[in-house]
Amino acid sequence: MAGRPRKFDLEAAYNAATDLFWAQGYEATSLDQLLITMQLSKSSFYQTFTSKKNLFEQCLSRYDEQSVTDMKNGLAGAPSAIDFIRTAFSQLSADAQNPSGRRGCLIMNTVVEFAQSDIEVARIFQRNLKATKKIFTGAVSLAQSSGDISETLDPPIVADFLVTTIIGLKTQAKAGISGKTIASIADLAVSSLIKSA
Amino acid sequence: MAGRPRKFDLEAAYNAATDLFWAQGYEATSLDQLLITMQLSKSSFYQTFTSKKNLFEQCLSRYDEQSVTDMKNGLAGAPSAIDFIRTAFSQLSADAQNPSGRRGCLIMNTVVEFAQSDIEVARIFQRNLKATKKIFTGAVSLAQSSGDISETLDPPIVADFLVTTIIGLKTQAKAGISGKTIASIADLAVSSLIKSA
DNA sequence: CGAATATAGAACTGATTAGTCCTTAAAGCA
DNA sequence: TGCTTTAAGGACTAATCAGTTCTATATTCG
Repeated sequence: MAGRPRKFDLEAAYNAATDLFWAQGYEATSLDQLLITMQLSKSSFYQTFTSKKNLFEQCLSRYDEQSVTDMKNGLAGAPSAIDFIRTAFSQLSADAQNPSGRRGCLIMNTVVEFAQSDIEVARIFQRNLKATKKIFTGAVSLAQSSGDISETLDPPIVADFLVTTIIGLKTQAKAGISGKTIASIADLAVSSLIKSA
Repeated sequence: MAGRPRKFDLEAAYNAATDLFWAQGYEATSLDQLLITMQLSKSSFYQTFTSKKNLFEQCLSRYDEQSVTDMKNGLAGAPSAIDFIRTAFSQLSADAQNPSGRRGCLIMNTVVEFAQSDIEVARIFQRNLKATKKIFTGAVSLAQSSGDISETLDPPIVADFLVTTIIGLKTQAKAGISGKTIASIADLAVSSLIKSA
């Protein structure tokens, strides 16, 4: 049946491609650059991934799934819901200190790059945004149960607000705003929701 | 001395180019598209603007100056500082309802497109961000004087926080989030700072 | 008139783009 | 041994890109 097995690591190839797209965007990443960092010949590339566009969409989907999984695990493994929220923000502050942390979010970057021109991209973004907000909504509800966030606030709205702040901070991190400034903004955003600072 | 005067409207040409860059980004905007929407021959284009890159940088600077001026006027003409802040957010909500309002901010888009690769772009963004935050810092101070925002909060931090929220909302608007959702997020963000809702 | 500048348009360059095709060799399984 | 698949590499296409050069015409001021 089967012929010669694939020699390269598919996972590693996807990760290398994702890193490149993440750092540079879709259009700014040339096929040649991809072949070099993925360590693939043109033949292998097209046989495996069909096209640059197709590879990109798969990278986007993988990134989407990975980030949602990471967040779920982060919430599940946190000491408390409010701790999960705080950690998410302090991670942003830490990320801003090194170049790879200033790449922003791949999906967010893609939305900005393709704006209204690509419906599929908008769809993926909406899906990721929805999943992210769902996780944060759950975290907010939990934090309300344990008395950390006022019961009078509506969890989905608070979740939307938190995600909005995260997006705003990630964008500013791309332009080189300091981790310290990010931390102080995050503190204000979180403390405004907290019962008894 | 002087020869034949310029036939086309320089201002209109800049505006047309800015609109195109704004909607599509720098790389995605081809010279041919620029010539068509600016209604210029290739000769006139290069004689006047030197290069695509140079035109773009001038568009960015003009946009920067214009947006800062608009904000200053907005604050000066507002009934009160808190009113200025509220209006800024309700404008975001209104913008999200039509396509041209979903283009985001040209400078923000450019930062995301060029990430770490272009120092000049990062410089312009930092300058615009600084000017914007300065205006909002002034507005927050005024709002504290008139008793709308708690005196215990630090104006520059609150300004940073407000700008962060605006950036986050503009990004989501690009992906098609509803004006209604934007309004509810904005309400929460502003009301969290307000004395006695 | 003449210098100076602007316009339009066509032809062209050189580089880069994504993607195809083909040949030769390697590696698995039946 | 055959069949199948992968791999590497080179040659090639067709399109697009920004930018240059040239000619011819138009318009202003001195």
